[in-house]
Amino acid sequence: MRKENSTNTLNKQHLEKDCGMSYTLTAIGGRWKPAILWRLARGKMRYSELRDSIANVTERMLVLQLREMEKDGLINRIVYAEVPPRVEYELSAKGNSLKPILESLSDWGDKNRI
Amino acid sequence: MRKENSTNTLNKQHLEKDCGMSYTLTAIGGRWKPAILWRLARGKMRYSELRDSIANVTERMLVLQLREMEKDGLINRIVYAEVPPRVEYELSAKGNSLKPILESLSDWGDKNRI
DNA sequence: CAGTATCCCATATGATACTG
DNA sequence: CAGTATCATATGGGATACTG
Repeated sequence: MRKENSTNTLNKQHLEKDCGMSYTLTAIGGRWKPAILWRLARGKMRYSELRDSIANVTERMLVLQLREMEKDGLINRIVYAEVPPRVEYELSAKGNSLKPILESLSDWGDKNRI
Repeated sequence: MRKENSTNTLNKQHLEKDCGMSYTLTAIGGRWKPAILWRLARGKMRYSELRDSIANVTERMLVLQLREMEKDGLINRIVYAEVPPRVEYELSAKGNSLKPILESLSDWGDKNRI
């Protein structure tokens, strides 16, 4: 099934009609999204803090995944008009509503990985 | 970050050490795994029933995703020694323990998709 | 500091045909 | 019926260099 537009951002056309599971998994399931969400669930962070705390992530991928989650409304990007520039990321209200799910995903993983 | 082996089956090396979230998401996050899990959560199904109920899936992808979930211990594959052949798939105990999570993923998706 | 821009490759997925 | 095999393509992701 081909995607109808060029981005990975979510819209109705991407979804199987039978359930919202795929929607949620696409929203949080990118290569670096769990690492990002896990950190932001603990509080607001600067771009450089995210980059430095996530091992092996490239700036390219970090920005791509942040932009997708911003478009999907999971996180807020806050730009301060300062020199040098400062950008902070935080969970939005929508993102915050995911926290119990992130917890249960983490718990299940911790219990069931070999 | 390159994978150390050729399959997508889970092992310790695939995991970020900071959380089990990635483990769970890899286990259930394949292209067709949500559709499969959603159906098996409602009960045992034959291969052909899965194939016919999941729109647009190819046999190749269906089998690949089933095999991965079988390797990861989420589902059982039951082969009956009959002619014509009959194969049924069902959630394992481990797979069943995911059901509350699948539910919450689905609920969140239904509420938050546009 | 917080990003972009290119280039490149591995992997995931798809199309189609065939089979025990 | 329940798959395999083969080939082709799309996409995700990495390396590296550059910039407002």
